[in-house]
Amino acid sequence: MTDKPARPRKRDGTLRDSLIKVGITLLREKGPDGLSLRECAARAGVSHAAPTYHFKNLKGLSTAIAARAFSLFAQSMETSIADAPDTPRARLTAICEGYLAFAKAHRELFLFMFSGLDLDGDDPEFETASTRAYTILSEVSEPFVGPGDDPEEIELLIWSLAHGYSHLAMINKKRPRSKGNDLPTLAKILRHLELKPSDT
Amino acid sequence: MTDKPARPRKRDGTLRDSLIKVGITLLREKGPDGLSLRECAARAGVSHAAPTYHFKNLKGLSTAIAARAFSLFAQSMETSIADAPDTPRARLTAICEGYLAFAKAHRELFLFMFSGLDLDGDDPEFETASTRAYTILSEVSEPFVGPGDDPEEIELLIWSLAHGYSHLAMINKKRPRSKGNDLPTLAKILRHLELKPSDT
DNA sequence: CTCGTTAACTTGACACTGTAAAGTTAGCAA
DNA sequence: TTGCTAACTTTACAGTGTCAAGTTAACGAG
Repeated sequence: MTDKPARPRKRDGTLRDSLIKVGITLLREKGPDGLSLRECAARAGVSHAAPTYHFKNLKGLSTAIAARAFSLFAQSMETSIADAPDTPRARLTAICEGYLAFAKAHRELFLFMFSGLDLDGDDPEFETASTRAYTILSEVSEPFVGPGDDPEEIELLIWSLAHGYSHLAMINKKRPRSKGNDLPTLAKILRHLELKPSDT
Repeated sequence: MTDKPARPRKRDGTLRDSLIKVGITLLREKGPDGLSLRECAARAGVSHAAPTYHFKNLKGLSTAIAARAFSLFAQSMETSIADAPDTPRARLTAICEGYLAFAKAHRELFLFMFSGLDLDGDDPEFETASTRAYTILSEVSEPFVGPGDDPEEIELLIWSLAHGYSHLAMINKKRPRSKGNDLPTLAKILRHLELKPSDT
């Protein structure tokens, strides 16, 4: 998949992007250790060293993939918000659901971007994508910040809860859970939060 | 470090344990991708294939390390609880602090055990260690479960918050944060939880 | 139309990795 | 002493990241 010409690619300027896509599918297929410059190259139909021209490092490719992941991540939260009623509380649960939805839809990618392996934090694409995600969270939590409150406290509360729930859900593939025995939903858990305005 | 005899080791039955320890220091030194069967072997002073006798796989070694990590993790929460006043709320904040304390003290190990790379979930050591950790959480959150409540809902709320906060803290080594500008503390965030009994 | 330059690769090499198979050796029971 | 088995070692092979050097396509200048 994802090889458009089937003919030997000739400097059409799409290789970098193809490599990222191939890398993502590779990650999805073979897990966090399945990413490899050489196999990306092979699947993209180029020589084994071609990726190093575009990314220099495995770290470079990893960073590019993480950037793409953060972009999808932000996008997931944005569409969740767009579909929600325009009340603070509804928007709050919406981004949390968007957070979780992304994790479920792209488990390997989610684990990868939050795996703590060292990426090039100075990469501009990565920077803007992750900042975008954080900005969404910050805006949504803003109405819950009281007059004397530290905004970061509220942000971190919400972020921690959404992240913790999603991350734990992705890690525990175990635990049998026969039907009618599902994990408590994120929406239920969110109800325990004591937050300021219009809790509808 | 961690090589006791300096003489060539001769079937003294301690190799397996040494390899786990070396593996952990390797993880700490070189990050999540720094773990390698061959370097573990080299540092333990044995041939490169010796580890596969004890662990069979890299996955086997990884599982053994994760098991050790979960054991330390449970231990951290247990000592935190032991030092806390015997009220439900105090015990609650205690395990959360224990959770975070472990993450801070063993960042690489913490990220490793929650990295989502596939381990041998059927390994008995791993099973008991992780179950032990979960049991602690379950017991501490039990007093907050009301008569009609789902216990798992409360457990998951607390677990998510503690995990999310700790995990995010380990991942964001960035963000400048000059002094007086620290992240809100976990204790502050925990105050926003609306939970049943004696909130002292 | 040719020339030179440069971006976008390819080729080749090296050290390192996991893993499997076969060989060796230490210690112990009979 | 013999024989058996646990705990290794040796050898081998395919796959990996990374570097250095070679090649080729495209394109603007002359």
